[in-house]
Amino acid sequence: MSKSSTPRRRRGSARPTLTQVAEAAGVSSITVSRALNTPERVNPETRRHILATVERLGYVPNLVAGSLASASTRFIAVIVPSLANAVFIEVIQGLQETFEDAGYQILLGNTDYDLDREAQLVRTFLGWSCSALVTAGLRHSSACRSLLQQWDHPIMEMMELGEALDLNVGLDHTAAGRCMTHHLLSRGYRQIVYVGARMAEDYRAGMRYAGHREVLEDAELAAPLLDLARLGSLELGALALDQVLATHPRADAIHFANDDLATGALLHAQRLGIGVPKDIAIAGFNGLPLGQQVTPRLTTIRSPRQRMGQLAAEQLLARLAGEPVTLRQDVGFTLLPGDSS
Amino acid sequence: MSKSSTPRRRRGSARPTLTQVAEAAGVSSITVSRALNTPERVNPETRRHILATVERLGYVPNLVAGSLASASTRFIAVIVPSLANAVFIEVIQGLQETFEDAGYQILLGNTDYDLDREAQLVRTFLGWSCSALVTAGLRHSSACRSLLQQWDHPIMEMMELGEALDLNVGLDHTAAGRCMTHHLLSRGYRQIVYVGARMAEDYRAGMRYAGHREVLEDAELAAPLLDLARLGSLELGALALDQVLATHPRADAIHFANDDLATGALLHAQRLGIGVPKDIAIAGFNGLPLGQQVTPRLTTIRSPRQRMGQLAAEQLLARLAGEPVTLRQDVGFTLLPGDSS
DNA sequence: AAAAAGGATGTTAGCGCTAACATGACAGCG
DNA sequence: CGCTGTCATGTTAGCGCTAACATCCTTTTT
Repeated sequence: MSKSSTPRRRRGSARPTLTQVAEAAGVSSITVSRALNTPERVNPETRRHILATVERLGYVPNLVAGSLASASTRFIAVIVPSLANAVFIEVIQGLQETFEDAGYQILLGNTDYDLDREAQLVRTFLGWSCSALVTAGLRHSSACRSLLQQWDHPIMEMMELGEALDLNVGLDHTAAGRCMTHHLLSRGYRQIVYVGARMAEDYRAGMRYAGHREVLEDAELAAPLLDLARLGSLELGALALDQVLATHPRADAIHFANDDLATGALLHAQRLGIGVPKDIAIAGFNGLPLGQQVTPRLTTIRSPRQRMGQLAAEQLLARLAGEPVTLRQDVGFTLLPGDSS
Repeated sequence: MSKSSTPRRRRGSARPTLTQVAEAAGVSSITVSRALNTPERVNPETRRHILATVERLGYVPNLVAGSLASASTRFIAVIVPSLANAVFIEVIQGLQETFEDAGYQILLGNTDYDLDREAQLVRTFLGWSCSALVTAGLRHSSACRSLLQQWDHPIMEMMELGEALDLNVGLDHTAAGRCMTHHLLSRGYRQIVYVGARMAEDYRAGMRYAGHREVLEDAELAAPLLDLARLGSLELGALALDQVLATHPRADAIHFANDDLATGALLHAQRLGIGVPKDIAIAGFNGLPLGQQVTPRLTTIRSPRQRMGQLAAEQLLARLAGEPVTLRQDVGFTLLPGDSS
């Protein structure tokens, strides 16, 4: 009949809690909390004693509990469309370095170029009360967009420039496309095929194509397009070269959507004994180290990827610190004329 | 004099809570919780009504609170030494795919080959009550080791095989080193230089060197070593070739610690007009696509990286589901004899 | 010497959710 | 017709921590 003999216990983990540390140290729990989080607000002697007790008990703070109480997780959500692309890896590296030094933890999400998946990831990340969110690109599903609009934390949209929700760091892909095609025209090429991969999803490649086409139309030239159904890679670049040779025998240049494809084609041309740029010129985009090591050196456009990640992180940290920030930042690009064009 | 007129409010965020959804739907909060987490335990009609209310209010569950209450986060901590190396990226991809499908979120940590940083990351990740932890390698600082030993969740140590704390998926790097050097000997090379990068930290490259040296010592040959001070890359491989040619003019083969270095050297040889393998043979390790696209095709050893990540994730999921698992799993490796040796 | 200011520590009340137990309604059954 | 079982829902009590306010004591100021 006893009601309260066993007062309903939860399965507490074996790990010591703040309160236990406080008891062992003979202080109140808030003092332990302060000793760990704002040490300057605790008497040095008390602090030493508390830290020794923490050490002795092997106390590891429960960050979940702390986050709930303080309504803040030092998480930064980072959403990218792919991990298979070196570009995003370098951006992540730039973000990670800067954020880790500032004591933030990155939550990585991969959409695989699917906007619904992005919305799903955003939901999850909002649920974790992230301090800020970084995402690649300005295009989102409407569900995703409305979630983000209601959110009251900094948002950074990266890679491209335009109408952003909040902060924006990137470059002008249409201009990059124009730039490369101007270059190819100046070298005398006239039959230029543009080759992309999954361009409906990798729409930034599509923007570069738009710039490319614009320039060719101004010159009253055709702008044939080959859009491959798989994700860009070296192997796919080789395949693309075969396909272009078969379908556009008179092509004198190929403008690839990225360096992976371009380098794949270049190496394949080497295997086939096709002269680059004598028989056909090849150009890429990104400025990956690989393209600069092959012979002939790849003509490409360098995008400051790691810098973009760093800058994004710095802007967000400034915003989180309440400092004023530039909303839109153009990181630009550089034409790297190689020997493949 | 009124004490309770303003009963001490916390800054609640504007977002609706479970309780508010429950009130709006006219049920208790636990019913809303169940409708979202274990829908089959709620009457279909009630559930529909609750989900509509959730939608209407734009409710996003606070996962931090849920995790505190349930003492579980569905986080998987993943610790790698570097993001600059394609190998770890592929492993992460393998992990991510499998875990994301199972509803887990990856917490990524980068040690930059620093064991103290690893220990620090482990502390943080334990603080987040991760469901499991994955780390690259079997070597840890003693602080890290003791933290992990006390931890009562699954731990996966990847990449190499040996005395593990818990689960272990990887391959035998010493054997891989032996395998490649056997191959080079069988092709007739006798003056083989081994080239690694930061081998004190990338000690798995050191293990491959150990296997390499073992084989050469059995054949009563010298095993000269060049250990570069920077992280492996294509550029560094080119530099390494120069250095080997200068310091070991009689070398007839170079056994590189990885494909990046090897391919960099191979492409550089091409620029210098040095014949591969006529003047000098080149071998790598990893089996990256790049090495298979260059001419001559790179002789290398393929490690099943993505598979390793997948397998690690599968083993951990099985363990988390309480199923029995194999503690140590050898994923093996395959010699890919190319035309560079 | 009283008032004001500041430093160190404590008390209290949650943060938003879920585990564990409790309740009530109804079906099946000998 | 009471017993047991099952389903749907509710009540209660935290999870482990920190924000906000309170207290006490020491210094500084005038």
